[in-house]
Amino acid sequence: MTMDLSTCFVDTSLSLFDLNINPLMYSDHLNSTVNGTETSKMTVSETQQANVLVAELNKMMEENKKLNEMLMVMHQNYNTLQNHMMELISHNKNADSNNTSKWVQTSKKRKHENNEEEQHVNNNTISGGYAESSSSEEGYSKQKPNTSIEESKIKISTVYAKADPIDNRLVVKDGYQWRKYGQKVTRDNPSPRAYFKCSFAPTCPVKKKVQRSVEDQSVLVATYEGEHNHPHPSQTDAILAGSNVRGQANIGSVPCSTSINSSGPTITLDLTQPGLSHHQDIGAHKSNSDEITKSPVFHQFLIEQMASNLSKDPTFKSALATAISGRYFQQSLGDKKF
DNA sequence: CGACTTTGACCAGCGC
DNA sequence: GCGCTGGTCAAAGTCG
Repeated sequence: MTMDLSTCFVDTSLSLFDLNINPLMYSDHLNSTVNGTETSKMTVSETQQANVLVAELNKMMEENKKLNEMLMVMHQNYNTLQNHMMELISHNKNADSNNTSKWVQTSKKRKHENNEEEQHVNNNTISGGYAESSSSEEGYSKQKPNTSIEESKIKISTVYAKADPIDNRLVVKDGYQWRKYGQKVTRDNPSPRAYFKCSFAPTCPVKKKVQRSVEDQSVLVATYEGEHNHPHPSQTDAILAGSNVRGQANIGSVPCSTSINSSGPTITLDLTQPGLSHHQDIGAHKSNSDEITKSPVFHQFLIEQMASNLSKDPTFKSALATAISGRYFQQSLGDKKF
């Protein structure tokens, strides 16, 4: 997939022109009003008022300049974040293509198991402490072999996780809740194999086997069987938490948060959310994130968030008020001329 | 007291 | 049919 940065670019520039203010014209007009022929007709108090207005204009210009700088910083942060996301996606893409060759056939049939172990050893390399392979096994069922199409499509995936060799617990933290229902010492591995069932949902059919690697005791091999029929626990938490959190917004499925800090307002794409981070479905999410950033909803969201943050900024409010009053002042002066 | 873990017993598939 | 093995069950134990 390709992430077209240009399509994600949101023009946040806020020039004086956008505010319907022409500072030069406005300034010239004021200068001519103060210094020109009309000066002789002005009273002292009017001159003072004009000076105050000029000072306010300068202040407004400075604030507009600051606003532009803030928007520049925001835009830079946005681009930096996008580049970072691109790097992560391309990295995962490479890892994904490597893992494609790691999809293995597993079976409870013992005659196939040796092959499975060999494939694991030969094909899977542990990088970064975490790797995964998976497959949809055909004809997998101990009790009723080749009798059910559904059973034949049970998804098998293998996850490798780094673990402390001293730590005897066969625990692979994946966010789900597991209940251990058995432990066995297998023939070809001195380390015991632990059997887990997903306990988050009573009807969830997913099982997990965890065993230390024969070659490297510091590596835990977790084999998942089946697919969860419920959302990820952390995802459920996020749903329960809702979008009432101040300073955060969740329009549709766009995982974003916004904030204003000393360096200016920033918009944060929360890539840590499970929906976007789970590497197992990274392929789907890559296209999702692409669609999200290209979607009009996303652009609308960004615009709304920027507007929201700017409206919360008292500096911006005062600048806007000054600009509007200046506009009216300019218009009224023009009306007097004609 | 409920949830979870431990562990020995049991079951079923496979090879001989 | 028998033994071996992996997978599952369930009672007992443990923990918060």
